[in-house]
Parts: sequence; C-alpha cells; structure tokens
Amino acid sequence: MTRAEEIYQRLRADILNGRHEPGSRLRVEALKERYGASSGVLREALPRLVGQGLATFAPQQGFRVVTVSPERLEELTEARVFIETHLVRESVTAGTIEWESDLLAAHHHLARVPFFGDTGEINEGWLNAHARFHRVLLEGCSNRQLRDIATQLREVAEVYRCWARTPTEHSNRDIAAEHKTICDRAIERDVPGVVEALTRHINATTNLLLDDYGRREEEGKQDRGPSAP
Amino acid sequence: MTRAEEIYQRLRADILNGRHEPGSRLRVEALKERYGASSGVLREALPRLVGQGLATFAPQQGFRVVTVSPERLEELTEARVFIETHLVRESVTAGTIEWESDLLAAHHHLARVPFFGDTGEINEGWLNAHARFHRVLLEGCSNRQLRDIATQLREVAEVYRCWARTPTEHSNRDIAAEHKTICDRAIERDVPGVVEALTRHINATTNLLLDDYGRREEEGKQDRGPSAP
DNA sequence: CGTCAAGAAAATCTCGAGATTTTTGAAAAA
DNA sequence: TTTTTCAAAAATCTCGAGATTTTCTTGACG
Repeated sequence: MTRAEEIYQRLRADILNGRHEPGSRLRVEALKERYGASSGVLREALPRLVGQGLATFAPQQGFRVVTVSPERLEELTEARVFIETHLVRESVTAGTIEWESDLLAAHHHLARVPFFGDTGEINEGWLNAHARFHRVLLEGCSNRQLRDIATQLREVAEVYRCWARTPTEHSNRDIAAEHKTICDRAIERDVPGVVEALTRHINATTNLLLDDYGRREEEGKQDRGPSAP
Repeated sequence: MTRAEEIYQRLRADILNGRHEPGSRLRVEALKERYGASSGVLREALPRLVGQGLATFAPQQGFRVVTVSPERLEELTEARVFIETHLVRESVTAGTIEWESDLLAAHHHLARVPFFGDTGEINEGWLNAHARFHRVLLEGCSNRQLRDIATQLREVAEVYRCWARTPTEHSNRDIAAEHKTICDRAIERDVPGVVEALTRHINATTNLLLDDYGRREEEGKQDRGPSAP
C-alpha cells in the first residue's frame, strides 16, 4: 500500500461519512496537516476522488467535495433506479447458488450490525455492510461495466446520506424492513417483486433526504425571518 | 490552464487516437521526456485518466492504458445500447428547437469533415466531430448524470476504434449513412426509428471491430502455425 | 539445458522548497 | 455608506533530488 493509496482511501471514507462536508473546500495545506502527508501525495490522491465523482476541481482554485442539491439528488435517484432495476433483473434471473449464498450472508451481516455508533452518528460498519449488500445484490449480473457504474452512482448518493441532518430510529427500522423484502424476493427469484422492492427502497431513501432538506430550508427561513430582519 | 490540465488533455487525446496503445505502460520517466513535464505534474494528470476509465493503476507498478478484449468490448456495447437508447428516447421526446438545430449543425459538420487524415490514419477532426454528434444527440435529455455516464462509456469505446487494424473507405461510407439515418429520425421525432437506428449503429461498429480482431487472431495463428512448429 | 540467485539498472514513490496566482483585509476616494 | 485600490497573506502550482521497490541482467549451480 503506497502513501497515496492510503490517503486516497482515508479521504474517500471521510467524504462518504460526512467528515468532509459536501461542497467544502479540500485545501492541500489543511489536508497536509490533517493526514500527515506531503503536498505531492495529496495532489496524487485528490484527482482520483474527482474521477470517482466525489470531488470537483477548478484550476487555481483547488479541490472541493462534490456539491449537493435537491435537483441533483433527483437526477441521481432516477439514474440509479434505471440502472439498478435493470441489473437486479439480470442478477435475479441469472444468479448462481454462490450468489444466493453471498446475498444471504451480506443481508445477515447488515441486519446484525448496529445502525448507530457510540457517538450517536451512523456507524461506519453499517455503512460498509450496506454498501456491500447492495453491491452483492447486483453481482449476479455478468456485465462489469454496468455494475461498476451502479457502484459509482451509489457512492455519490452516499454523500447525501451524511448531508441529511439526523437519521432517526424510525427510518432505520423502515430501511431494515426494505432490505429484508429485497433479499427475500431475490432468493425467491421473484423478478417483478424484487424490482418493485428495490425501486421503493431507492425512492424512499431519497424522499427521506428531500424531506429533511425541505425542513432545514424551512428552519433556515425562520432563522433569517421576522425575528431578525 | 495549469500545466497538469494541459498534460491531462494531451494524454487523453493521445490515448483516444491510439498514439498510446491499449494495455501499454505509461511510464512516468518516459512521459516526462515526451511531454516535457515534471514527475509531479504527471502524477497529478495520470490519476485523472484512471478515474475516466482510460487508464489503470497498480501500486509500485505504475499506470497503463486500459486493456482491451472482445469480452470487454461486448460488455461495453451492451451497456452503451442500454443507456443510450434510453437517453435518445428521452432526448427525441423532450428536445427543444435549439437541440434540433445543434444536432443538425453537429451532423453537418461530421458529414463534411474528412474521415482520413494526411497520414492515412483517422483524422483527428473527424473523431472530435463524431464525439460531438453523439453527445449532442443525447443532450435533449435533462438528466446530466446519465448523459455523463454515456459520454464516459463512449470515450472508453473509442479506445477500441484505434485498436482495430485499418478502417476502410467502405466502412466509412456505412457509418456516414448510419449517422444520416439517426439524424433524420431524430429531427422527425420518430422515436422507435431513432432507437433502432442508434442500436444498429452501435452494434455495427462493434461487429466491425470484432471481425477485425478475429481476422488478426486468425493471422496470428497462421504465423505461429505449421510452418514454424 | 534449465533453474535459481545475487547484483545492477531503472522505475516508482515521497518530500520540501520556490514561483505564481488568488484571496483577504484595510485604507482611501466617491 | 459604498466602491475602488493595493499590498500582505495564503493557497495553489511546479520542480528536481533522494529513498524505496521492482525489474532486468549476468553468472553460477544442479
């Protein structure tokens, strides 16, 4: 593992967990101190994030965490539904016994790992298990190009999860039930069922985030409202 | 334009034009001399190619141009047909008058620019016009996520074009006719027509390349055949 | 003749210093 | 009060040298 590789992994995890806020600048000087790496290493790691769609770059203005907006989230969701439903259809149709086993294992893990961490934030282990479940679900499809695209889109969408204010215990239970449904339908080889369950799941997650965004906008207006003209 | 930006553009163009062979190593030391840039600049530009899917990277082993294989080309083609037909459907349905005009202009340019350059190789201007035509065709669709994905897939597919042995005048005429059909059906707002034309076009290009690959394999076998046991 | 090992060559990886550009903040003018 | 100017500060951009790792060559051994 080279230095640049390590820093890239840490940067990626820190963005996916919201430790770097969406839209915030990624100053090389600041990152040098935080990650204890030279500018050269950082300037090699950061462009990789750009390629993955997790960061942006402008000449003479440095790097930024990818920015978020409701419009972009809706586009992202539409793209995910389009591609993932296609993949899951192929996957459930063509998946082998090994794929079935992997999916069961991934779901079992996801169902057991706690959603909340010690600090009240989302547990990093849960995020990893969640990413794994969705990846394995589509791995029955043989087209690696499309699978890679789906993974990339999910990663960008993950930025939005940590951007939302606070995940609730209620939403956690809903999500867990959705995962169970997806897993069951997939094992049963119920193609229309799994497609519908996955579509619902993706859209439900988006709606949760959009509601949260709307609420925040509302509060923001009140803060700058009649009480402080 | 920063140094790294410039070098990135040149590297990208050189890969897309086959001046760096698929699978070949991109040694920093060699590129330093060729592009007249320092190692730092190159180590910033190369990871961007990796993110775009035009190069690969392995720790301690450096960068390589993306490798090609018939299987990967087939996966790529399947992915392109799946995504581009969806996009062109949206595009032709929702495209504005401005979009129509842009498409006509892009096709006119593509039809006029010569296919072969002075050296007998494919003309770089034609490659640019071709990329532009296909990009504009899908630009009537508002979902930027999906459009970007389609563009990225086409770019990777471009690597295969230069990998093929020699484009013929015959294949050139076929391709030009296909572009004309696509453009006409799009302007007529004939959705099923344009979807069929685009599907044919993508598959035809792939088949041309696969035939060429098969012929080359055949010759390779003869070379190493009974005459030299 | 083929296999293995040690040394040499070459490439990658890492770092910090200097040049260039952008941003910031305060002072002056309208 | 608002706008403009300009200089200081900070960040980006670029470069080449040294450390580490891989690859290639050469030669000895089975």
